Amino acid sequence: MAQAGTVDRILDTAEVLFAQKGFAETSLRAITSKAGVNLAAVNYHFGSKESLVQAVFERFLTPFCAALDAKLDEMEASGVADTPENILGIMSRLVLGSHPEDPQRAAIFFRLSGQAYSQPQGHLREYLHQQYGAVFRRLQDHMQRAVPDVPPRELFWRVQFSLGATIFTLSGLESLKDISRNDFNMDVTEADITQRLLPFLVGGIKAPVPAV
Amino acid sequence: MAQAGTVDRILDTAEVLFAQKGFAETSLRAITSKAGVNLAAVNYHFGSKESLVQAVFERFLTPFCAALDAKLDEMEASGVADTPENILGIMSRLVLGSHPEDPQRAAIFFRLSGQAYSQPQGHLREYLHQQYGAVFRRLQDHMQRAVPDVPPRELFWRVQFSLGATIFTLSGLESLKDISRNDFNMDVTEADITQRLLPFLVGGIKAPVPAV
DNA sequence: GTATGTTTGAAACGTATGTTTTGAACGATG
DNA sequence: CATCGTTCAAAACATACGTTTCAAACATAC
Repeated sequence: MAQAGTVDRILDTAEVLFAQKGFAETSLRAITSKAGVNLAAVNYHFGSKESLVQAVFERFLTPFCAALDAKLDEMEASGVADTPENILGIMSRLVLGSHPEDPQRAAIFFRLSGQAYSQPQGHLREYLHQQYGAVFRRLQDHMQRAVPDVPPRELFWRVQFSLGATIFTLSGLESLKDISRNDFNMDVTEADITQRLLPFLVGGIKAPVPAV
Repeated sequence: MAQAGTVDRILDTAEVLFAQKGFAETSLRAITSKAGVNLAAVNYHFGSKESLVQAVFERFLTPFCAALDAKLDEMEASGVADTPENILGIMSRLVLGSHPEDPQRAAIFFRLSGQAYSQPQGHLREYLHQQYGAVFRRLQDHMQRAVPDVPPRELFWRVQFSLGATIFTLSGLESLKDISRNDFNMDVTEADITQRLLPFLVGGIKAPVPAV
């Protein structure tokens, strides 16, 4: 990343700043000055700030979803049974291991996702769902086979709940780290959290469906 | 709310707009013009925009936490057993029933909470934790008594996960409603979600703790 | 009724933002 | 070498923002 092209320098910097401060709170000047490029470069290469936001997400999610697709192929080919543990394990290993050279990258990923999801008017959320909905549905299908007793529409919501617990927790990890350090004298890492998260999610997804 | 004082008109309007569009994306001019008050009124009555944000949260959370405290008193007095179902039930009834005259109010509550939590630098998050941490700890103590087999530090995270699943889902309910309508031809309400959410959270909180 | 403290109204201030413009520098192509 | 499309740099542009100012309106107490 030392002397990458202007476009990549912008994306690298924007990614970090967006995750740190949010979209609206990050000015193009902050990005370009930190990236060492001219202010006009953003509008020249991306057209607008909003397009830059989308570009940041695409650069993140496209390889991630491709890797997830590959892992699911692999899983189907190897004939491993669909269980919540397996499916969620694939996801967590993918997130935590996708950039081993840069452990902070996973944190950025979640903070960005949290930003996108909490973005109120939600145009980014819809864009992501439309762009990457296929992988999401595939994941959901596998999960359905893992817990056939849970009705599909019930499972849809449980997957959403899982997404929420994950993104929400890991996107606000900085504050939570402090709290847990104060209240429990306990230092935690992303890997610790996911290790604790998995049983929670499995328990929730497998929970008995209450009679209507 | 027809002819309330300036302060309340500002709070009412800011609350809705903050929930709809976020803090940074909502200008004081948007608030004051929609509220029918002068632009300077915000700085006059609240000092700054940031103080207005805090005031909006205080008006929301102070009565809510007081009500929650009262419900917990009531629960302790009546000698009802501490179970995850009971504790979460109290919370959900409190949220959904706190403003029966205005059902949208619960949605606003969650969207605001989501905004506060996903606020990157998290100064609001810390403020809320510091301001209302006591009630939170009390809730956590009850939950601990409900699931004594879960170690406290493990439970801390499970409560966070639960918070995440709840706030995340209900704060982005608009988009999710559309998706669920398209994919499942299913209309949902806040009450539907909480009804589905409770078993999920209970399952997660009661999940077996994996051996280290 | 006058005086005092509080609230409102309209306008302006200073600043930061996203975007556009204009030309120069560069690199490949003919 | 000239030319053309691409990239970069500096400056300016227009606008929107939070905040401040100051006088008018208002209410309240003496």
